[in-house]
Amino acid sequence: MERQEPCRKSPTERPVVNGERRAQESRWLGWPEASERVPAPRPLGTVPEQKRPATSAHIPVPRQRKTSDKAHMDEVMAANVLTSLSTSPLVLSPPADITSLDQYSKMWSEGPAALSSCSSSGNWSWDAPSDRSTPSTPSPPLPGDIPKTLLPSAHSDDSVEETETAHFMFEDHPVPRKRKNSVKVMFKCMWKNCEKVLTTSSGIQRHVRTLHLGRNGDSDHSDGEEDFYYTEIDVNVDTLTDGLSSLTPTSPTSTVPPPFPPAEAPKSEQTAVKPEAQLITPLSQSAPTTLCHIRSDHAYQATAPGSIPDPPALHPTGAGFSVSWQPPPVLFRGITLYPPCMAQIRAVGVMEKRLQAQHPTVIKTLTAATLSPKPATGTRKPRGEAKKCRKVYGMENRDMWCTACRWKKACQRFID
DNA sequence: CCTGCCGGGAG
DNA sequence: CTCCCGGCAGG
Ligand SMILES: [Zn+2]
Repeated sequence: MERQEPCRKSPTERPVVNGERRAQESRWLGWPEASERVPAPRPLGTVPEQKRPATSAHIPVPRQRKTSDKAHMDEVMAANVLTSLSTSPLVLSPPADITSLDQYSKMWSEGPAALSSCSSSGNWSWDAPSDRSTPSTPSPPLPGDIPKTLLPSAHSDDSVEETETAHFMFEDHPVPRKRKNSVKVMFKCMWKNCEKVLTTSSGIQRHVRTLHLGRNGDSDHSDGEEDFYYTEIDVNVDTLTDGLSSLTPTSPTSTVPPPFPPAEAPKSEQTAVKPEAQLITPLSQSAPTTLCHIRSDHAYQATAPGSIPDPPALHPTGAGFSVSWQPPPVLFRGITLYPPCMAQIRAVGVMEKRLQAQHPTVIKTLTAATLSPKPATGTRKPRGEAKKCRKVYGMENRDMWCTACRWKKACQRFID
């Protein structure tokens, strides 16, 4: 936990930097040109475990354990994966292709955050201090069978059934399957305003495929994308009450997976994330969404926002999944936020600035009312309030600071 | 202690 | 220019 060490003494020498690791990062921040940064291999006396992510090399692609026997299978799967990825506008772990959000390169680590922020599937439950062992993982959901690879124990083989195994990933879906004699498994379409409920997965798949995805019906070939638009529900034969309950696993907010235009517009992924029927809070909703398109801070900063924390790389101890990182909460505008919310923080910051540019008064008042009731306190240097990048992101995320902050100049992101 | 950042300096 | 840091003022 201690990275601050007084082991820097030679200005001309290789700046050992106060133990702050900082090294190869910056790349993931999507720096346009400054690609030659990446100082030499710093001695680095302290590498507090979870420091830098190993960066780069991490592809946002399903980590397939490769324990399978048939290499061929893998190929097929891979192909399948790629296909569905490129086809599907799902923001879930986009194939490192984004333009302005290059920082997505590190998706794997910020996966959950990214998911909750940019994809409108709002699974904000992640921010909650709650510690439920969420399956959250940037790994892109895949058509039917893939899950087998991802599933913890993976039932050796259930290919006998239809592909509805797909729901693996969603919170708690043990895939009941008529165990209770009074419960019947149904499949409900989750498309925006569609409430279709069918009894078979194939049925619902066809429904989704034809009515929502605009694909040609007949071909029983499902590319798996449908799986994201329907869910299983246990219909209690006696009371037939729930349905909804099973749709809203954890958060009372959003339920719909990924809303977006049908088959069309394959490219403008998050560029087209329309607010639509999201029930998320104004902040969480607007922030990340906007964040996705907003460009740069300004002045010093030339980097595009859109990335989030990036806590520590793979925890040395943790398994392969990035579920655990529980960085220290940050204080923003007097509110305690938990890491995944950094997107919000940043977004808010950016937005504030934009606002300030257009409606100085508005934000002025807003800010004033919120945190700085009195601008002048008698002394010369008002000592700007409002936490700056350093405080907000913390030393370990120094690369997320605005450039000014990194240079120990007046922060350009969180102005007072 | 810690934070924000001015002023100065290196490449 | 870009990038960094000493060091100081204000908490
Ligand atoms: Zn800043």
